[in-house]
Amino acid sequence: MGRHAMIMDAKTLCLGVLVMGDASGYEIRKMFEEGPFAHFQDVGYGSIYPALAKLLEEELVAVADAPADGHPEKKVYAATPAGRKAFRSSLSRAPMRDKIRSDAAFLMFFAEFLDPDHLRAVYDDYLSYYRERVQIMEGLDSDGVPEGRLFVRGLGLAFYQAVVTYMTANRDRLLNVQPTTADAAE
Amino acid sequence: MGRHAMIMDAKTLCLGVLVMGDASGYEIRKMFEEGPFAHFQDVGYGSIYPALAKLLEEELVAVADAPADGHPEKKVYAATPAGRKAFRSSLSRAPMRDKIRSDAAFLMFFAEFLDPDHLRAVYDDYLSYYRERVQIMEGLDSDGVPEGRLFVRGLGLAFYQAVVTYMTANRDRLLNVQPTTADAAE
DNA sequence: CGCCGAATATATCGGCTTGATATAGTATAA
DNA sequence: TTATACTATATCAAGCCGATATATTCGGCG
Repeated sequence: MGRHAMIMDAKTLCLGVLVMGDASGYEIRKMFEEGPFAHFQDVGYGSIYPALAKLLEEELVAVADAPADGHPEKKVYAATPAGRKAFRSSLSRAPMRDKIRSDAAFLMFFAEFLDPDHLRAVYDDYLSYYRERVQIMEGLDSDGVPEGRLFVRGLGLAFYQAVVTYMTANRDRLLNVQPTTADAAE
Repeated sequence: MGRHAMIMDAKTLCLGVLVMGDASGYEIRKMFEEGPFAHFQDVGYGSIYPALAKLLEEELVAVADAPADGHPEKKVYAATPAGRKAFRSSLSRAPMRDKIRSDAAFLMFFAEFLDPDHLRAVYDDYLSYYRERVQIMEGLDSDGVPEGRLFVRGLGLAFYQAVVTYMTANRDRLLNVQPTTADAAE
């Protein structure tokens, strides 16, 4: 069994999108910014364009210039049979552990060090962001969406809901902390 | 009010640890690997040692060689008053949005592309990892721990529990997907 | 009709992080 | 004694991230 972490690099993430359908670099970015991957992956243009160039070199994708309806010239990429095969084999390894980076949590960890107004502002912004996520996800349509994608979407929603529930229930616990009045040695 | 994302770089993360108490590079790493930050932040040696060197240069931290009980020579760092001030001002800005990177979710998203045995193995490993996290966190002692830290710990636990609950409830939904028998054009 | 801001679209770059690796002494236990 | 694990510092190539540059088109407003 394929032990040890598969590395989900930009190339693999782009291939994954292209296996589902042809797309341009810009459209790939949208998939990670607002699309189905937005909850658990991210790639920026700084990774996408070099990745597509490398994939092209290795003949795992092909390009076609699309003149089409207005807009600047658009390059539509498509996975080749070799690309699909490479993607499948990428998925056959064991995935890395999840990685969560929450600067807001780091900040709230040091609640006692913060100006109470700032803490409240951070808290309110954080909670309303997750509330919004929940609303958006609950409004999504499920018709014709494959089970794998629905499962992952549901997992994302469960996470967002858990954050909203916990944050709402424990608001006072956080916002009522007594700030340590500056540093003794200052 | 300090709009716009604070950048939680390695320097700030190290300073945060040192504000709570003196530590060596190795001990700082432990804080992010198994300690109180493990659920929502990560920094490796490759970031810590250069960060400490830069902080030393800027006189935000000070070093002292500790000979002590056996072991290789150990350098214990401490935050200076300027360092504490710099850390507080770092926290006064608005934090970046949370970033979640789940390669396992990406893999499960493509459930239909996977060998069912591999999918089950990934699922089982993923669930048991989170179950273990829950158990560890539920066993932690809360005596004398400041509210900010307890709040963040509880948030982490709520997240882990939500994952376990959802994964357990939706096991069949994921594992019963019909794999698309290879690619048509192969 | 002209103007502005938002969206579409590709691309690059410096700075930083990531994961792996090197080195080495000590403790533990088979 | 030998191997495994832990303590401890440090570096490096590869790759990623956020910001920025550039250019065209669409939609709305006065």
